[in-house]
Amino acid sequence: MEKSEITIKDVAKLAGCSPTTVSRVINNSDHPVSSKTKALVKEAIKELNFRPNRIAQGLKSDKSHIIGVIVHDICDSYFAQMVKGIEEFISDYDYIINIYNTNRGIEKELHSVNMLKVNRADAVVFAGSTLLDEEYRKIMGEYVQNLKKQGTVIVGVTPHPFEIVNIELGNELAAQTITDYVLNKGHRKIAYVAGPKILNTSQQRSEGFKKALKCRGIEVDNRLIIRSDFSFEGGRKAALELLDNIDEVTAVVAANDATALGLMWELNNQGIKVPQDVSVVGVDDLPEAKYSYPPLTTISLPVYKLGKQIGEYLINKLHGNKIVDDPANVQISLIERGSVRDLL
Amino acid sequence: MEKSEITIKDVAKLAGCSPTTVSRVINNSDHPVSSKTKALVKEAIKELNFRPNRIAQGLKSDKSHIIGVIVHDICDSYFAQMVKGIEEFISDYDYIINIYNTNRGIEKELHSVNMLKVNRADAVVFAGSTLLDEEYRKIMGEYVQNLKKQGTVIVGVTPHPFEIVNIELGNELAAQTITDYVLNKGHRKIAYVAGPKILNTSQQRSEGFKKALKCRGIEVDNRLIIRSDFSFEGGRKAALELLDNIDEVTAVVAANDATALGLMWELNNQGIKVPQDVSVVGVDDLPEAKYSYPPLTTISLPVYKLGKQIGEYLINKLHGNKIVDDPANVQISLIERGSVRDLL
DNA sequence: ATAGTTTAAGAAAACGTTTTCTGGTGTACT
DNA sequence: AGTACACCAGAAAACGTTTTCTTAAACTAT
Repeated sequence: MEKSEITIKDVAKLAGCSPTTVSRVINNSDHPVSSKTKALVKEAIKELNFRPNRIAQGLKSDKSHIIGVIVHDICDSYFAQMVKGIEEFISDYDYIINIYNTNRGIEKELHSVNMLKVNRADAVVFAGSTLLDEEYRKIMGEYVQNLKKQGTVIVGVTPHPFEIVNIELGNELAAQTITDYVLNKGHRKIAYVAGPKILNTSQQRSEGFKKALKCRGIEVDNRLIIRSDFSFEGGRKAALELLDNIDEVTAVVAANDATALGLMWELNNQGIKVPQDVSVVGVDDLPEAKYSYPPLTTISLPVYKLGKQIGEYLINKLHGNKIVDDPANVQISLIERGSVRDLL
Repeated sequence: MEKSEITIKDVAKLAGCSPTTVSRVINNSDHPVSSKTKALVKEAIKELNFRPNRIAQGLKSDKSHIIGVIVHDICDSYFAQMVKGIEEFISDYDYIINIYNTNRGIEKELHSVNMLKVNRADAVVFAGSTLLDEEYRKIMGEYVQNLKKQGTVIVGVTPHPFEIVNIELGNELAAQTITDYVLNKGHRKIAYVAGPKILNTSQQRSEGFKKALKCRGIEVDNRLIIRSDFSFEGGRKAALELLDNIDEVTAVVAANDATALGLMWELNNQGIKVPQDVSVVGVDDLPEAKYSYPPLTTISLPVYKLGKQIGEYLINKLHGNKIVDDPANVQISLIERGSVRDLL
């Protein structure tokens, strides 16, 4: 009883025709099939509740209908939203999502790409990828070339050293914009809590912060730049480190919302009022951001929408549509809430 | 140049042996291969950087190495953590995770199961599933039977009407435990903010709340039960609804943390202090829960760990290990923070 | 009526593996 | 010397599809 799957042959037998014909009906190929047999076949398919075996189909076509998505951490709502967006779009076209949670581990990233190759993924999205390690770059670059040669469609969300279609999420612009906003409110002594050094995203945001200051001719005070790790806990620790210089600082720009939230929590815990004593902003617009005390002023990177766009792009490419625009860069927007004091 | 993938034949040619032998080396089959040829083959594999085509392998073995996970919303950290746990475990065994985001939509759930069948998933995890709809149950039941017949390993996290291995997450117990805790602090007039009617989880938690009261001989006051939807926004609305009766209530049990967080936010917004004026508790122990004001007292359902357990169970089953325990029910624990006032 | 075209259908090869079957060589035991 | 058996290796079939190639019948146009 183990092996009793219904195949195209069973359908053929029931419909009184050849497997060839059944296949033609299934894929409504341009090879003509009389409407009578077509009806018979459809009847038989329904009768037997037959579904073609994707694996067998894949072997012939060398297509798996798998779209791989590599993320740092699926629990991070940034990635979760993106994955959701992609999944919702591509599932309408009967593709399936295969996610890899790397925890920013280089080992795991390499393993993921390997798996994607072995499983003949039709497309791969590098939603989050650790790029600044030299050796990693080299190996990964080869792997990616390999995938490309195989015909895999590839998209990256943050800039990559390898040549793939890339979506600029506007990380630098985001940080610059939020910093500019703080400057516009009259703040001049501004601290910055950076993300981990190894991430590209992190570097870009740091750049954005510095750029904003430089545009105003304000020089960057390295004492006020704290290295952190994009996490809530990291934000708390950063707040403690900041305590020494807190009197001279009127605002803190955090590299992301998680950090900003941790920062605010600890400041509050230390009896320092936000925004009365010090203003705090972040970048990301996490779902939690609007529920903090005070609600966090931040930058929205609409990643869910971006996910949908990526999905659309992939489907177009995979269906062989010739005229396909690269996915548009997503528009960021400032979300003004209550964590910044107006000094003017 | 399109089709230039390296196959087992290329390896055979380079190693000077037959594809058969190469296959035997790859799968280190029990059929003996001389150590000399074995070495040659391994050499050739490395040389050509060959990886066997999973699709072709799958066709023979009728195994896809795909583990499907059906979730309501991947952005919900409950599901994200579970998926993460599963992924981390199974990826060590070269299985891949295929997620379906249903948004609690029946259509999408059915579609997901169909896709899982078509793609010959080796295992399916019903992490979240909409169960209380009659018609749905019937159709889904058939689909599930179908999958089982196909040899798919199936696990469900909340109770299902179909016969599958099931993990009891202790929803009822969780709600009962947290309610009991509140009672132990001397509270007697306790409101409850329930989840959506259609979800099993929701029903179970409501049961737990009522049970706790009944055990003390306290009768349930239906005016103090508010139907909500498991969301932060829902919690806010519930707070507003509660405003009329707020004076007679000393504590509110929310069916989940998201609701509790929303509740606290709005109460705070209305000038009602937690826990001084009213105590609030939730269930889930979301990452955010420890960062709210005040930090939320809640019940931890260790879903990440559960994910790992599920992964382990699946791997055991898929590897054909005979003596496999059903995945153990996960132990809940009370997380005591600062959102409950001690009335004694 | 004949050649050409359209319509329809199936047989067989192919996709890249694994597995079964067959066979050949050497070693050990009567 | 002959039989048994372990060891090693390859040819060929199989998995469930799609695609190419072939054939046949039925029209159409001369």
